[in-house]
Amino acid sequence: MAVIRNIHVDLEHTLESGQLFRYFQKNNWWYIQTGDKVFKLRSEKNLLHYEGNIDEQYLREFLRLHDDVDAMVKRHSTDNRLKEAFEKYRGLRITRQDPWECIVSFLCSSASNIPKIKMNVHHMSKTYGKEIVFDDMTFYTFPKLGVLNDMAVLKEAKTGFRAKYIHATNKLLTQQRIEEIQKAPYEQAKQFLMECPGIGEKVADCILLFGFGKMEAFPVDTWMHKIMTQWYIRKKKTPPHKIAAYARRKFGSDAGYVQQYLFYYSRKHLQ
DNA sequence: CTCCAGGTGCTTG
DNA sequence: CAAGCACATGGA
Repeated sequence: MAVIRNIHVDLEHTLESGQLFRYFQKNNWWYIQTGDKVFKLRSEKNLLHYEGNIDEQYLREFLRLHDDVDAMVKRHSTDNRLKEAFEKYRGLRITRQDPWECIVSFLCSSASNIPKIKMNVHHMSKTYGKEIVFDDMTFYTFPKLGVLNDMAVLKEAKTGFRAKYIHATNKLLTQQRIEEIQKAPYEQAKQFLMECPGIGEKVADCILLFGFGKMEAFPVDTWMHKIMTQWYIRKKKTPPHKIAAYARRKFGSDAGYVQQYLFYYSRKHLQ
């Protein structure tokens, strides 16, 4: 077992805030999977314990420990409601996940819910993934790009009308294209992603934020729409892309974090 | 049984 | 442009 010192992370807020879908809690540990990684984390005071097929550098990138969240909170200290969300969920981190798993996960997300998305990605992993035994439990890696090419299996995973999107995106994308998206600036990366069927503006923003580390992404779903039209924009019928554009102007490269804290706050406190 | 869920794509005014 | 609707499916 290994440890990172002098860092405060709230794993519950981080994992339960709808960023990723393969994790569970057991014996005071949070078990997490993304791509072909399997590891467990435990946070106590300012220590972060970890174990699995990762090293410290990977974990620092996964939890984006290089981001100065305290400085970001200070930048918005005059925004009382935002300040409340930041304080309430201190320690919530944006995660940096496997891009392809992130793409498929959020392709599954449209008009769905978190428990069901979990079920979808678990099923795909169990069908196609490589087995890994860790702590006497069996885990499965996420199927690599190109593998999800059987409509029948995608249907079995209960992805419903999203099956055709996963199938087509799996066929369209290449590893090279994924690297191009990584290198491209936010706007162009978003355009590239939206060439894939099933990836609209909201899903693209989730993928850019959690899979590619583009921090100005600001996904606007029903919950974000609710809180943004309640707190910042009067007009209830403002379309999602206008809310997202407003937020990127207002929050800049903090937009991604602001979104995640507001999303979590909205789900916990708004109707 | 009806309604909704981290939307998207397509068709109409 | 904006508005309406189908799309699968599990859970409340």
